[in-house]
Amino acid sequence: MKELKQRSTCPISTSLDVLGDKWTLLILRDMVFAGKSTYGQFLQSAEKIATNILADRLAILESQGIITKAVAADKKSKFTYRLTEKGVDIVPILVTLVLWGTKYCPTVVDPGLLEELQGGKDAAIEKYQRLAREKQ
Amino acid sequence: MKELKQRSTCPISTSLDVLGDKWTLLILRDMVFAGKSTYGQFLQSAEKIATNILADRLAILESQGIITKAVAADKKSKFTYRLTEKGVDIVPILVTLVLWGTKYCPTVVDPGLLEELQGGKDAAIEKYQRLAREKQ
DNA sequence: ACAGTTAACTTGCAAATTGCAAGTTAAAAT
DNA sequence: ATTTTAACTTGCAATTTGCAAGTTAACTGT
Repeated sequence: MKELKQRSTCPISTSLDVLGDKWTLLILRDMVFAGKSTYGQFLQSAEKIATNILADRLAILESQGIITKAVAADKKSKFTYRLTEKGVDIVPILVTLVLWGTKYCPTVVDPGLLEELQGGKDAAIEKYQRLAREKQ
Repeated sequence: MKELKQRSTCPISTSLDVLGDKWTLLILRDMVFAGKSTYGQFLQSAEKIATNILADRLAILESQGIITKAVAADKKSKFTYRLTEKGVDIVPILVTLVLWGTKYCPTVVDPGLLEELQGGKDAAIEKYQRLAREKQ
């Protein structure tokens, strides 16, 4: 029941009310580009998110209808997080951030993603959106 | 001389090291869509950014080469902030955020921007990029 | 020339958020 | 029956944010 306050009616401001921090989009990145889906997998990423922050952000993302939480197929004590359609529609934001980051900052892009981006931005967006939908 | 620490070599993470907060992209929004360019104009926006936060973010944006600061044409005590090419390349991120926000959240879009978006995402991006470049 | 105003910050401090380490709980594996 | 795995929760110090007030320099009007 995490509810956020809306600072204004501006769509950019309202988007940032949910996504505007250093961690939320990294969790979604892990889901979209690395196919991650569990709490433990998110903890393993290079940026080393703290456990309390991760739990907090997952709860917000779920309450905002961006991801769903379900018991995993193999274990009852394990949960699987997946993107909703609202979450799949964040893929364009992620791809746009990749393009800006690679153009202006010293970064290392995953070879697979780099190859996808050769085929153009829109093609890459569609590919990762389709991939995320298939995992539903 | 604000220097940020880079959490990883991932382009999304590195982009968020600079842009990942609730205020930075709102300042850029004001420059791109409202044509704002001064400290006083940024303070007037609906979200009511605090003066110290605004000064801090402007300094970071300048040190990161996203905006430039110059004495205004009319007054010596007034400064004009403008986008660099690195800043102009943030327009796609802003437009993508507008599209997601309008699709999934209760927001009100500026009529002018809405009209531009009718012509397609890419056309809107190009228009606002051109507009920002012209102000140089 | 002087007094008030405008513009851009800066400072101090309380409140909120983040980050780290350790602890808890339940289910699964050994 | 004991250990391990997975997902959190808790406590607390450190950092960041938000608010109000203060400062500085340049302009504006009289």
